[in-house]
Amino acid sequence: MSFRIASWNINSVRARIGIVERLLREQAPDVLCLQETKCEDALFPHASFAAMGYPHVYPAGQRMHHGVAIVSKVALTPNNRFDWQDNGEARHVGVRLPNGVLLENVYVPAGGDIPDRTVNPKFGQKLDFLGRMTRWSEGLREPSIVLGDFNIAPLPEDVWDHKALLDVVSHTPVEVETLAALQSSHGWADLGRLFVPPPARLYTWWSYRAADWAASNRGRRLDHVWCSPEVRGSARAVTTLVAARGWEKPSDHVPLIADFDF
DNA sequence: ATGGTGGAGCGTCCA
Repeated sequence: MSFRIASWNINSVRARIGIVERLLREQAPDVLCLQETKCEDALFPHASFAAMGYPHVYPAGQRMHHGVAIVSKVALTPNNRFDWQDNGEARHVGVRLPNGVLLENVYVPAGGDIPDRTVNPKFGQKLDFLGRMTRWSEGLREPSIVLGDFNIAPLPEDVWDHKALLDVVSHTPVEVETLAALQSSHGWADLGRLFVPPPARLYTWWSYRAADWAASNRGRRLDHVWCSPEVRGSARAVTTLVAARGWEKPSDHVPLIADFDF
């Protein structure tokens, strides 16, 4: 058996329902985890997903900003909605898969522009979010997958220019250290890098502000799929669907697709 | 040099 889980920061699920349908048609994941849905739950386009064979929707949205959702071919068990931001923002939804594995869909805050919590509270919130995730992770006792937009590119090979981005939020040493503490708190396996180890470059995001994203290729690996030690042996492949950055009216993130043998 | 783009929804905020 093969179980396919996709993760995608969609930057408005309503504005981009067309390319969501394209992903479902072409990649046929069993489960799709979305971030930045940008709509409250009552406005989530359930009918579009049902028509594509995904009638099971577990949204955690809010008006205008942020928002996550899990959609699925088969029924899942709602499990939790953590507020790791501690301010009510919709940035997490968790379910239990049919095989019992927990799936946690996370949208880590971007953190603003200035990497200093004394002048930019959003940067502190980002680090504190990861701190709360770490305390959750330390107490976790069940096989789990945690994935989504982590808004941090941890490795030098996860950005187009390591030195140029050391002071840029998403690649600063304190963010990388904080993410490493989260990863080591439960022995999380970084599946993206399990299948595409350094020194290969690997990106999941390209800014809208480039004249030609493909030509300049100034990408960052902000999206991640991690699994707990019990699940690692079931992982078969992880794909970053780079071509989706060139689809019509694209998201600035591309889908991550993980295949498991369960 | 402090840009550049995009979505939500009508001010700017968020990314």
